[in-house]
Amino acid sequence: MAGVSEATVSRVLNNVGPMKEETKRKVLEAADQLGYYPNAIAQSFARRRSGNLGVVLPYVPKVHIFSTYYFSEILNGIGEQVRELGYDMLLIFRKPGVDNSYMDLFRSQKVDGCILLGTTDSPGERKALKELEAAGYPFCLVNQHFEGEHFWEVDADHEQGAYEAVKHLLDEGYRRIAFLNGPPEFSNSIDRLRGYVRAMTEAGIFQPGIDINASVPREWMEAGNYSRTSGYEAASRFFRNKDRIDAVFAANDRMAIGLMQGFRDLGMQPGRDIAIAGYDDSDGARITDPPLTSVSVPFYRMGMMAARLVLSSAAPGAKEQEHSTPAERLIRMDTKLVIRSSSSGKHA
Amino acid sequence: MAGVSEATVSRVLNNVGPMKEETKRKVLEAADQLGYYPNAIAQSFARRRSGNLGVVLPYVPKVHIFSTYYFSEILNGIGEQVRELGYDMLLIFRKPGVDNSYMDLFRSQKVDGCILLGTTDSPGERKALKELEAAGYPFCLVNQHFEGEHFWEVDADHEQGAYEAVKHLLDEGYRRIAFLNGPPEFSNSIDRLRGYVRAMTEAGIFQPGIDINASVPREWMEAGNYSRTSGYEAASRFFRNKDRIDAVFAANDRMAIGLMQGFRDLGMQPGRDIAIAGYDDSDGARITDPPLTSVSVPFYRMGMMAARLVLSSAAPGAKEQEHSTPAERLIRMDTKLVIRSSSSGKHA
DNA sequence: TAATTTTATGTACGCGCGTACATTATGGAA
DNA sequence: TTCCATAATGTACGCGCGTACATAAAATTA
Repeated sequence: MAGVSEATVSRVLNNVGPMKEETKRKVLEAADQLGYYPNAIAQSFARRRSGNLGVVLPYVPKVHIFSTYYFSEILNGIGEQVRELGYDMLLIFRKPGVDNSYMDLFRSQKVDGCILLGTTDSPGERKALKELEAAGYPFCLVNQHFEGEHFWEVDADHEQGAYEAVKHLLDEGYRRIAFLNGPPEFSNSIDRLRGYVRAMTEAGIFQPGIDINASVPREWMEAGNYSRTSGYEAASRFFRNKDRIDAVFAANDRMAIGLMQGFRDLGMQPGRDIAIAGYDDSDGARITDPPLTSVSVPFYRMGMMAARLVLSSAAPGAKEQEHSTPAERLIRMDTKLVIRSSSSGKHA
Repeated sequence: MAGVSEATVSRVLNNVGPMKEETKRKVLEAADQLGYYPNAIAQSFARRRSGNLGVVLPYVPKVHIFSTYYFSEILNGIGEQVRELGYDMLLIFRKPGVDNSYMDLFRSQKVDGCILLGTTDSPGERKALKELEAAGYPFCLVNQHFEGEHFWEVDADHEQGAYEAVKHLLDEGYRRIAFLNGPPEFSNSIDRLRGYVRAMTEAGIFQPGIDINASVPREWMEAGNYSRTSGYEAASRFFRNKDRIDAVFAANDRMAIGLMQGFRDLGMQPGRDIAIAGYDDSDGARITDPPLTSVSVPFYRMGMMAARLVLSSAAPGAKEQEHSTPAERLIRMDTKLVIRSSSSGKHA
C-alpha cells in the first residue's frame, strides 16, 4: 500500500477495530491521492451481502405499471427510505408465466430482502410466499393481506376507508348507493366490500346477514379491474338501473373517473344526477369535473415503512425476529376521506 | 462435484466451449438435484461486470418523481428492455447537493452502464457528463440535449411537436396564442420555444428576427415549472391580458390542466373562451373537461431505446464504438399531435 | 525492569465463480 | 498401428475485498 500499511485500509474504510488517528488520516490521504474507489461488487462478495433491496413489480404487458398512481407512490416511498439507509434498489419485473421465482432472487444473492408489490391471493402465490418465509428470507408485502398467514405486511385500513366514504354519501342524503369493486384476488377489494356493507347495514338499508355477498342487491354491485375503461363500461350497466341508484362508490379513482365519463356520455351529470366517490385520492381526483371525492391512502408512507421493515430485518445484526407476533407484522395505516364536490349534490 | 466433473459445470451453465451432450445433461441433472443456484454476486465478481443498468433519477424532495407521467413512461420502457436483455435495473436517486457523483457509480462497479433522467443543462452537470464520457463509461441521456457535446441522447423532436400544436391552433382560427413554457435549463423548453416562434412567424404574427426571445411579445409568454400549480398561477397573469389572448399553448399537460382550472376559476371556460393545448398526452389529458389537445411523445419507446443503446455499448463484445458519428448519437423521435376539444372553439 | 494487559497493525486465507492452460479422450487419415 | 488434429475435461489461479488470527507496539501495572 502507498502510505504505510496493508489491509489496515479495510479497517480504516470500514471503521472497525481500533486505530491510530494518524494512520487513518494517512490511509485516507493515500486513497484520495491514488483515486482509490472500493469495488462494490467485491465488497458484496466478501461480505456476502448484496446491499440491494429488491422490489418486485407485476409485469402486465401493455399496462404501464409505473403510470398508476398507486405504484408510483409506493415506489417513491421505498426509494426514499432505501436512499436513507444506503441501500440500492433493484427493480424486478415479475415474469408473466412463472410465479414462484421469488426464491431465485434470494438464492442468487442478488438482494438482501425484498418488497413484493401487486401480489394477488392465488394458490400459487401463497405457496411461493410460504416458501420464502420457510427459508427465512426477509420480505414484505404492501397493500395486500393474506388471511391465515403471518407475513410482514404493510396495508391500509381499507374497510374503514370504504366505510367512511359510504357513510359520507349516506350523510349527504344518498340512500341507493351502488358499489363498483375491483377484482376479488386483491384483499383490499374484500376489505372495501366489508366497509361498504357495514355502512349500508348500519344505515338500515341492507339486512344484517352472515353472508356478506348475499346482503348486496345484485344490481347495486359491479366488478371492474381498476382500469378507467372498466369504469366507463360499468357506467352503462348501472345506467340500466339508473332509477334505483343515486350514487356509486368506486374502489379506485381510475374506475371512478371512467364512471363519470360514462355517465356523462349517457346524459347524466356526475355530482348532480348521480354522486360518485372514488378511492386513492390520486392526482386525477383533483382534475375531474366535478372534483372527485376520494379516500386518501398513505401509499408513500407505506412504501417507506415496508422498506424500513425489510431492511431492518435484513440487517447483519438482526437475528431471527421470531419474537414479533403475527399481529405485529401486519401494519395497517389509516386512510382519510377527502370530500370534494362529486358527492355533495342531494340536498344542495 | 456430484455427477462426474469439476468446473466443467461452469462451462455447461455458461454454455461455452465444446461439450458432450451427455455431460451437459448429467451436470444439469445434478445441479437440479442439489438445488444448486449460481451466486450472482460471485459471478459478477469473477466476470467483473455487475449485470446492472443504472437509472439515475433526480431527487426532488416533496415531489414524488414517479408520479409524473413522463418519468413513469420512460421507466416502463427501460424496464421492459432491461428485462428482455437479462439485466437488472438499479434505481439511483441523485443526491440533492452533489451533482458530480456519477463517476462513483461506475468506479464502484455497481453498474455496467447508466441512463440519466431529468438532467438539466448546468455547468456542473456538463462537467460531470464530460468526465463520464472521457472515462469511456457508457451512458445515455433521455429527453435532454446538450448542445455542443456529443453524448448519447434519446430525445424527441419537440420543436416540431410544438410547431404542430401551435400550427393547429392557428388553423383553428386562433391568432393571439400565448405560450406557457417550462424552465430553460431543459433543452426541450428551448425546442418548444423554437417551434412556437416558427409557427407564429410563418403565420405572419411574429416578425422574423435573429433573437428568438425578442420576437415574442412579453405578455404572451410566461414560464412555469411544469407543475399544475404553476399553470394555475400563470392563468391569472394571462388573465390580465385576456382581451389580447385567445389561446395558450402549455409546455406540458400538468401546466395545461392548471391553466384550465385557473381560467375556469376566473370565469373563463376553457375550450370556449380560451383554447388550450398541452404537451405529453398524459393520462390527465383524457380526463379533463374539455379533453385536452396535446402532443404525444413516445416516452416508453424512448426508454426502451436508451436502454438498448447503453446495454449494447456496455456489452462485453462492444469495443469503443467511436465510429459512431455525433449525429448518430442523437436519436430524435417523432411526436404526434392529438387533437381534442380544448382547442376547437373559434369557428365551431 | 519485567510481566501483563490493551491497542494497533500485519499475515494469510477464503468467499464462488470464470477462464487460461494443461491434460486426456476421441476419431480420422496416413 | 502411428501420428496428429480436434473435442472434451481437469487443474490452478485470481478477481478485491473482509476478517480471524498472529504479531508487534504501546500503555499499564506489579
